[in-house]
Amino acid sequence: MPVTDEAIDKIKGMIISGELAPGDRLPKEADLASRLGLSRSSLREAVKALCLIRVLDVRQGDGTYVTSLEPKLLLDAMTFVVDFHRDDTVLEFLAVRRILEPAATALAAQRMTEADIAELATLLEGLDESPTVEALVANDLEFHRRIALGSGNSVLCSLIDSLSGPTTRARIWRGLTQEGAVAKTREQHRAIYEAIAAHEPELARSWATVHVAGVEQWLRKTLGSAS
Amino acid sequence: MPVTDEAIDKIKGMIISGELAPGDRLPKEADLASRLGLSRSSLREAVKALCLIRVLDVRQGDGTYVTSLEPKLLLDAMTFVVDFHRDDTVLEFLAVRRILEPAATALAAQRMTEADIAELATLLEGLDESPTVEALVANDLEFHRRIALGSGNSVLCSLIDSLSGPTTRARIWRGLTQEGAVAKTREQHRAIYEAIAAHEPELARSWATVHVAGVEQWLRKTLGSAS
DNA sequence: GACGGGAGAAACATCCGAGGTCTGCGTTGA
DNA sequence: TCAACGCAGACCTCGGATGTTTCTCCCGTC
Repeated sequence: MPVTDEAIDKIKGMIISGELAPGDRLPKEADLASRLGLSRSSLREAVKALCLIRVLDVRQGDGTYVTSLEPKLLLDAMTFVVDFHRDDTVLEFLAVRRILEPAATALAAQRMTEADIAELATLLEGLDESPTVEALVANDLEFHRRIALGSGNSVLCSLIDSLSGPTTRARIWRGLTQEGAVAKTREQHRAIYEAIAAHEPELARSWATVHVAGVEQWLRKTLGSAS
Repeated sequence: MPVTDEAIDKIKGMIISGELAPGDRLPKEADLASRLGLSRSSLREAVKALCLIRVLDVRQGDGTYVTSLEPKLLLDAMTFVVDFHRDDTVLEFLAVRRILEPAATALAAQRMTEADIAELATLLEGLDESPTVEALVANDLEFHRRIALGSGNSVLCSLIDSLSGPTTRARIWRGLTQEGAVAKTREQHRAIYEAIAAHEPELARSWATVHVAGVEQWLRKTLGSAS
């Protein structure tokens, strides 16, 4: 095994064992390198890799720190991974989202506070008459993120967030805009909101299922005709 | 932005744009470095990071290649991420698994072939009278993996597989400390199997829910009394 | 005494070049 | 025909030199 991979494992071990806690600063490059028995160059490769998955955070001129290691942070790195998938696997991701999102929405209908729900309403009404595609995407992302947050499970929230990469979502909205399906989608958002506001988990779950299934169906059709 | 991060983005872009397809070989380090306008050292850091998340695969003495980019491969990297989570977030992961696993089991009941089901039966009967804890855990993992595979969705399968990471330890504890839990778990496995064999999605879903919920409940109690 | 600027130290960022090791493949000899 | 040899190509590892950023402490001014 290359020394760099060994270093990755050792640093991982130091964190898992508790020797390095979230927020702690690592020894400086030179010291850690000699301690792990490799050169600074090789150590830097290990550190860089752990940075990409948000386990470490290097600040030039300061030092290298262990991140908070919160699920949100680590799962965010998954967005990077999802970006690599092409259209043929997007449907599989969407199918998973179709499982998770209704469950999260039902939980949100049980757990969201009145304040949360009010914010959700503000969000829904925060779009102009004829919004740009960018605004639609941003609003859509935020709407679903708030609901996922409302489930009270940060792992679930991050997962849902990552599963539909921003790129995919943008493409979908562009397509919906062209077909004039924007109004229908916004109606579904409103229906989901109202079910949550009424604290009706099963209704909320159903609307969420309908919503995601609609997107899935549309995407399947589009991909089918394209190929 | 550091040049290394730029390099990561550029390589990612080359892959997403299709300039580099799965299985393709990258230009050699020196060439790629000069093309991206940085030193070999910095480029190596970028490559190492992309290796960790299984996007690139370097073979010493040969070259650097783009992996197959299959969902399974990329999501496997998530296991690495999940390893960093402590017990306090295990319950959140388990809650997500409680959403995914029943859905996967229901799908499996619809889609698994007779051959798949026969293999599942073999697996169930493949344990001795008094198996070791290691054998139990391995058998359990494989049982659930087969079912997840049977859902026909590789993303779903990999996700469930990764989520089991942090709960693995919990399973071991359970087997060690609760003698009666072994028989109960095996009964539930058999019930899940029979529902799948009978192609009854809803029954399979319910048994899977019961199964995961049981683990969740037990873990919640244990963590509660430990703290 | 409080505030602000500047010097210096600490730490990471980047680059370079040299030597080592492994793999694939063509060559050679039996 | 086939197996062993050897070479070239590509990655692995190292150590040092130099640039950049950040933080801290000291000092002069108000």
